[in-house]
Amino acid sequence: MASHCKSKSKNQNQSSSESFGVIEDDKISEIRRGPWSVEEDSLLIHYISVHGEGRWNLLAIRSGLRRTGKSCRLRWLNYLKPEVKRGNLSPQEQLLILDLHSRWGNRWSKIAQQLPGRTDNEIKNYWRTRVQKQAKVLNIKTNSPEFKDIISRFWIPRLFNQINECSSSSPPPPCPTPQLSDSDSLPAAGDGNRRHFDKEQNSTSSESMGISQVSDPFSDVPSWNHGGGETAAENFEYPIGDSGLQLTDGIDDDDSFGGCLWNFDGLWQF
DNA sequence: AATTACCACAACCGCAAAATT
DNA sequence: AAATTTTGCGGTTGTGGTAAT
Repeated sequence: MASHCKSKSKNQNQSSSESFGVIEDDKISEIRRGPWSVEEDSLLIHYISVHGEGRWNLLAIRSGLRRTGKSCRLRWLNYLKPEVKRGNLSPQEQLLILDLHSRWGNRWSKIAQQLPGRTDNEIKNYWRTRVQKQAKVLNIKTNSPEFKDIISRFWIPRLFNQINECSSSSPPPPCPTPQLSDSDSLPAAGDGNRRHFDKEQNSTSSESMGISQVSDPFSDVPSWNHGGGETAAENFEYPIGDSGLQLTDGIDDDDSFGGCLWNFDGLWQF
């Protein structure tokens, strides 16, 4: 399981360098930080298999792990938990992220709830490394109307094409559809759940791009579905039909964003 | 072959809400 | 009801891998 961590091979079993957390032998009881070792993973998995999740601080103490409860919780939820999917995000999942982010902003955990097996951390990383990177290249803000327009004009159709190519070659198995309840609409402004939420939402978009004159800005965007739908796409199907996306089902569009910012209708015309 | 720059992602941090005492 | 502890969230950072030079 831990071997999935592509970048941890050097650190995973290190005992001599221990550049994180444990400093010296006589301070062996200090809190460890940094990458988790295989032994730590095993310890955590075993403890949870016996005692279950929760009471993370207690878990941290009783399990023998020299980690904080927070660290244990994060390791379990983002990596060790059996339901956690690994691998690249499928086009369907990317579409869903793009759409849900347009509705909910940086509410990663909320978005993650709609992508079974995906964690808020993973989605957040996707947004930062992929989406925000493109915005940076284009020198516009991700929350600007210009960028959203570019997404809907270029990026989303591209994902649709990928989905179509995959489904034409091998039809996807039946999968759950994201269930969005009435309570999924954004809470009223000032709701405590939206703590840092508005940081990125004040779109100024002082930079104006001539959208109509823009050539495909994502021509250099790689296909991130390296697995060809062999990972998440197998278990998750974005609701697609002749009528286009159906994500609005059950969603109260009367949220603080004024509803979905991207008009998915007519995407097939592209 | 060595060095540098960039990328992706795991993990940490601070803060606030929720739960418990 | 107040204080304390636990949990959860979003932002940020650190690190290893890899492509480019």
